[in-house]
Amino acid sequence: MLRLSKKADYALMAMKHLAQKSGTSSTSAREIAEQYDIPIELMAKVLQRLVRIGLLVSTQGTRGGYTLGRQANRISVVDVIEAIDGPITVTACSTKKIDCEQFSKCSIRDPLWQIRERIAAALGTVTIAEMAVEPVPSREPVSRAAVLHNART
Amino acid sequence: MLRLSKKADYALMAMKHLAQKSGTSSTSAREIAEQYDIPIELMAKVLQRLVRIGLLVSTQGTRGGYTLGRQANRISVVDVIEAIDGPITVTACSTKKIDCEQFSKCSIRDPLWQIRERIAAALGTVTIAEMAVEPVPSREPVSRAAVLHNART
DNA sequence: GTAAACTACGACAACTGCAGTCGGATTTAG
DNA sequence: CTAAATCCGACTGCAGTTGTCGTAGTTTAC
Repeated sequence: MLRLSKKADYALMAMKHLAQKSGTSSTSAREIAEQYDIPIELMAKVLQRLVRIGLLVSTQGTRGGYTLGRQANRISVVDVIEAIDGPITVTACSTKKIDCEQFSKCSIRDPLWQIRERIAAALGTVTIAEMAVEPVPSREPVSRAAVLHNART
Repeated sequence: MLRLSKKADYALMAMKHLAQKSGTSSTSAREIAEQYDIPIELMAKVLQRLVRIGLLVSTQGTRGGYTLGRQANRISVVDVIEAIDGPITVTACSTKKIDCEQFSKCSIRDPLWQIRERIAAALGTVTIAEMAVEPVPSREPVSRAAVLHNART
């Protein structure tokens, strides 16, 4: 396990997409959703949550859409994940130090808490900007990257 | 999210417990289960899986039970988690490099793969032995630790 | 040699949370 | 005013996890 939800996946895709389009006018939920085969209304819901947290800025109305709320290099992966899925918790009972009183016998809270910190730190050091950089096709032959190019101009 | 399953929790508790009791004769599933309020049969199932992987050794019969399969400092947290929940996968489609062909549009596989590696590395550096060390009450006042002491003699 | 205590295993029921859908309200450009 | 967007909450269906049960096999104690 240790898997993140699809919504979080979608959120990361959208953030990366918007990061690569920064500078352009805002992008609609529909446009992003269609490009990645995501149900439009689900994509919209995800984006709205990102707005509420402040990671995105929305403009309503006909030509509306979404834009990054701050610079891509100031948004970390953990920001996005926690915006969607809530704070990262390795165990069921951990958000607060005073978790399940019943499980005072738990005995592994402290070690797991440390682990949580390490994971959060790992996620915190990766920014959306880094994700948005096209991976220089150093190892892979160019073929795959070329196919994926969606330069629609 | 990014939460690990309860079975994995139980497994870690059991491993820690056994690590602290290493040297003693084997410990039964019932004994561990009762101490942590875990359903006995579920605990047994978890322990059996750990045996199959080789992290534990079992002895059958009346005075039977479980013992660590190797030294506690040679068992990492990631070993235990993967024994129970299978390989750590941050995304739904990631185990193989060739994941969902349909999602060739995914665009975040590579970044997430790197993140997965980091998480796995973080979990790999923590051993059961480290978890089993009683946390020296350096910061916390002794009170809490004292309460939790279950020296039943 | 029989009963008790334990591991071993698989199949099944119950529950929980996520994924996705629907309906409706609000805003804005043309 | 209409079309195209964002916004928001509530609802359903599905899937995976949790937990239970029954049964078989093994070792020890008496």
